[in-house]
Amino acid sequence: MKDFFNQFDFQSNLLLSKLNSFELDKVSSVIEPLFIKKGSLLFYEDGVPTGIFQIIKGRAKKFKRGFSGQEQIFYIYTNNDILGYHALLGEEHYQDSCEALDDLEVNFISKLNFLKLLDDIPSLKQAVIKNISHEFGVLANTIALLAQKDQNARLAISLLLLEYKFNRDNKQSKGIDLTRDDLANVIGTSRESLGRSLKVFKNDDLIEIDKRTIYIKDRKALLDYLKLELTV
Amino acid sequence: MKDFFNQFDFQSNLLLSKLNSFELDKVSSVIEPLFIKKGSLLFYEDGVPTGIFQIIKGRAKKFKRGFSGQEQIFYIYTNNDILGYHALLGEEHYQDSCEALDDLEVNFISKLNFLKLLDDIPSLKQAVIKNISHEFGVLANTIALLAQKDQNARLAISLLLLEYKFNRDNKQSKGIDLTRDDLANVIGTSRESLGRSLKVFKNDDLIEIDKRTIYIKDRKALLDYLKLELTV
DNA sequence: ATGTAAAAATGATTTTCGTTATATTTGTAA
DNA sequence: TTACAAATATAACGAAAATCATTTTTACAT
Repeated sequence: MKDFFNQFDFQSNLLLSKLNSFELDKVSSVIEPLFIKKGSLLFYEDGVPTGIFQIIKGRAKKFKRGFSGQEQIFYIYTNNDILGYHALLGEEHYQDSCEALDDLEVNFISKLNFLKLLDDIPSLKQAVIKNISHEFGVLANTIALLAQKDQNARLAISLLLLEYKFNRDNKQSKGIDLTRDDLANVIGTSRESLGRSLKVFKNDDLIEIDKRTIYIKDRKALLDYLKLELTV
Repeated sequence: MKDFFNQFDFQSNLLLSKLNSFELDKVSSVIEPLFIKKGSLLFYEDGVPTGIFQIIKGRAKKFKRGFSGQEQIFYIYTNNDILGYHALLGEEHYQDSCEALDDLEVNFISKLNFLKLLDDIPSLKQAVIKNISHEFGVLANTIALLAQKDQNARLAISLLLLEYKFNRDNKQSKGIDLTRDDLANVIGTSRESLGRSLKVFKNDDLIEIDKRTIYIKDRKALLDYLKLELTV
């Protein structure tokens, strides 16, 4: 099950986990704590990279504007995730935008400091490159999910995945609290159609909805939503 | 227009283009020419990386097996494209599979030799990392395309894109020659539905089909298929 | 050239999904 | 608390796409 989740998880929260205490000190010394208001952008498409972020508390959505200007969310970052290193390593402009879904508490490391860290700590540089490679696979899996599965299956997986990510630190799940627009843009459907799928899940007693927060009641059944289409 | 294509093009054919002749000699010295039969795999998911390939002649599809085991093609490589470096840099197993669509003529560089090249030619290493970052953006665009556009629009873009890639070297287009299965797996639909969309395009005189090869007759109209949905 | 298997095209039917319209609930400020 | 705007839910309809069944075309070996 965890393996399954990892296919859709950037796992950038683990990037620093293999550093020794000496190396961690080096990292700590260049960290600038920052607060970012809900709704504001950490970075935006075509912008010039400024540095990287580690989210201490809160969530952020990564998205690209598609053809009709509609936003396509292709990842949601949560506590401890690190982001923004692609553009730095690639010496490119940002390929996508990132917006705070909550008031964020982040650790920022400026471009200059981060590039120095990479030079000073080869194992970190290697870990970052390795992670980009892993993230590439995650996007490929996402493409397969969107291209091959119907709306209900996409929603089922996404709910499982989001709950997993949103509640890593918590003993007990606090549910999935996203606007319907955001959730629709994750699974690639319209707000109204999303509503219909949610209703089906609710009637089948797979989920429970309080205000807009979604609580999963039957993990197994949601997973079956996926497998049903395997066997039939 | 070219800018538009580049959003969906890995551009790995340009990786060596900025090297000087001295550096190119270094690369040439470790190249092993290879022939790969149509239908056989250059590499496969979870396999151990052996080296990188530059396609001299022919095409290859990169895909992942989705949930029902169905293959999802997320890229098609053509002449001059370089592939296989993600897994080497990341020191990971392959994230995806790659299969020859034609009898291939390739230049192979073994893992060891390639890693040495990267050490010897820092600008090459930088170019490769930069390209991976670019490819990341291409996949994000692909996700937006699949999630937001209907079948006809996806087919229209894909046809334009494939023709562009398949005929880079040719003065005159030789059309798009793919099995219907492969084409359906590119745009994320069923063989039958793909057939129906092709028929619509044919009736509207946007394309011409001879045997299974598709020739584009009206580029502008295909592109409009995309824009129509922008303005309406 | 001929037979055969694979690939492609076509048609009919059902399911899924987008769209439009309207009602209800929720959050927030007065 | 009330009033209002924003977000969400619901229903009904039509369009798009999946699936199943069948025919036609193409590729290939003999």
